[in-house]
Amino acid sequence: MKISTKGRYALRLMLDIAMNDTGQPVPVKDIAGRQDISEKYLEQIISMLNKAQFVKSIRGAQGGYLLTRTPSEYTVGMILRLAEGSLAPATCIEEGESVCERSQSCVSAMLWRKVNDAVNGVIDETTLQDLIDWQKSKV
Amino acid sequence: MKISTKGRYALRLMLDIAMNDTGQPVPVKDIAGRQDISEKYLEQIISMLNKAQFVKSIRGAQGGYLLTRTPSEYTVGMILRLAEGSLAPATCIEEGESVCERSQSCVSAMLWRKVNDAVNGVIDETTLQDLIDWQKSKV
DNA sequence: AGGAATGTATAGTGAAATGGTAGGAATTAA
DNA sequence: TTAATTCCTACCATTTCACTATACATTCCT
Repeated sequence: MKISTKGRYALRLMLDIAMNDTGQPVPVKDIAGRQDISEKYLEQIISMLNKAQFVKSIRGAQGGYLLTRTPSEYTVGMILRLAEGSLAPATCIEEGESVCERSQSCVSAMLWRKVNDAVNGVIDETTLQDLIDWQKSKV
Repeated sequence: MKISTKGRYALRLMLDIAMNDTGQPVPVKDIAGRQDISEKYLEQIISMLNKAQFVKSIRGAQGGYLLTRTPSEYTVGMILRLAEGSLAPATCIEEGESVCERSQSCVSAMLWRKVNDAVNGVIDETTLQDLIDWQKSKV
């Protein structure tokens, strides 16, 4: 039931860019330094966020990345699902999946749906801006 | 974020024994047949449940397994945690783990705690008996 | 007594996912 | 032109997953 580093790093990455936004592009190197994550690995993760247009890139010297939207427009769920794929606890309740023919009457599936709803309730209601606010109220 | 077959099978197994309880021990073979799961793999899983005394075994011919308690005394959380270990979405919020020194002020950790609470809210409040009741009201 | 039906224990295995590293080409500001 | 940066692809070691296999121990039934 773990969220992998890919998802967790993607979230920290987005949060880092959001909190270090000065209008100038934020280079991966800086993020890697602050977050203590391998630069090369972060490159792969941010390239995914770039392709999904969650960030935009500025190439060349003095380049880096910027968010494409305001922090309140990203839910945590959007970011995690992009990095991790579906977060459903079992494949049988995933959209489009109907491998299990007894899915409708299956009480296990009922349980997984409840778990899924509970998780979504948190991650789809929490935005990057919320994380920023939490952070600020902590210091 | 998936729950592995080990956890899912453990749950189906317990539910199967509970629903096929006639007072006589239920053999693994029967469960494997009904649930369409490899007998050998189920053996490994049930042996874990046996060691934890969630079931008791009767050896030899006419042997099998029986629950040690009534279905309402098992929460889904107990079973899943035994099979899967911790269900926390990140290791940094697990009991006893404090690898991450900034854990207290870390907003990611705050988020993982909320997700964790949401999941626990479901699995620790649902018992085997609830699953049986759901099943019965479905047919 | 003997054999079939069961549980017990441990080791092996192929495929996939995880969590990275490495190298270098392309682009651009200074 | 050079240094800083993104972009792209390949590679790799380790772990986890989901079983399979093998051998053995125990007990019931006839």
